[in-house]
Amino acid sequence: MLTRGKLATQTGCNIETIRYYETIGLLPAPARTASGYRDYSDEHLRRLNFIQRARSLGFSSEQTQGLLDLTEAEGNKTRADVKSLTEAHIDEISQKIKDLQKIKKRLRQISSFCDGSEKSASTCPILESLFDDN
Amino acid sequence: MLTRGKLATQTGCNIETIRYYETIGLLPAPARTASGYRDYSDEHLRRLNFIQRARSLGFSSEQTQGLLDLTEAEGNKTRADVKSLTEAHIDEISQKIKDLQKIKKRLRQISSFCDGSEKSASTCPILESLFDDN
DNA sequence: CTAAACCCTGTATCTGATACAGGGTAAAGC
DNA sequence: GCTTTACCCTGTATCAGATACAGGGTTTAG
Repeated sequence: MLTRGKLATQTGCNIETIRYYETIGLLPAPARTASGYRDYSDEHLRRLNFIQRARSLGFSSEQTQGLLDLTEAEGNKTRADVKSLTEAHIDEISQKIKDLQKIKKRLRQISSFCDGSEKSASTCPILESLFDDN
Repeated sequence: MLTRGKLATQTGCNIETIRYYETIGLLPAPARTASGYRDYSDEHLRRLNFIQRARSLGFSSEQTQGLLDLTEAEGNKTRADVKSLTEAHIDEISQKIKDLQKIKKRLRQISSFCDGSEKSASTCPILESLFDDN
């Protein structure tokens, strides 16, 4: 019996957010016990984990739904449709990875510059470069 | 003269959002013309670009502010402080990159499976794996 | 010198997410 | 069994982040 509370604990998701995802259709409505308690399946657990990851990576609910829809591809979509949709997502994700790597690179520079010294950080000249485009 | 509208156009940011970022302190208040128009600097432009990138990568306003603060390190922070803060951010970013790469890998599998065929996508068995953890 | 295009402020609205209130259910401790 | 505590239910309020709109001034193109 996987109740809403247990699902929340296992995924780290806020318990109210689970209900919210159900109302907006992101997480399918689970089975109910005789007394009306929600009873989730392992499928729900996996799906919610994915949703949380996607949201934390900056995908909107709608985009997340789009990614999930790839797994459910209704009969009216051809493989070619799914393929082009998928590749659009791949491009988007590649861009996110690039951006994150840029930021990471800058932060690494900051970190190594600040090595050891106890002097004020305000004298660190590399910090300014965080804004740059490459 | 870099007005709010021009800044919006150049960054792709919604014009109202710019004002919002000013009210929450994420984007510093710019200079004003005699008639009260905002006049932004290149610094604002760079900063807003960074903010947008950070937000699209799933960092909250607060986290984004934290990243920006690294560039402004007030005198009361030692280099050691900045260093540890920076490394925490690096870890977080590394995790985001890993997650994105997982999703990308799955999508690549989907894409290559769906190659060419005009059959219904619903028969694609790989899609299911999108939820898995590795 | 007028009209369109743009800026200002304040406030309302929307989405995504959480919190809370009022009431029923389950289960641990007597 | 019975009570107490922890949990679930629904509906609604709140909050953050962002966006839209209304009413009015400014700039600029014709």
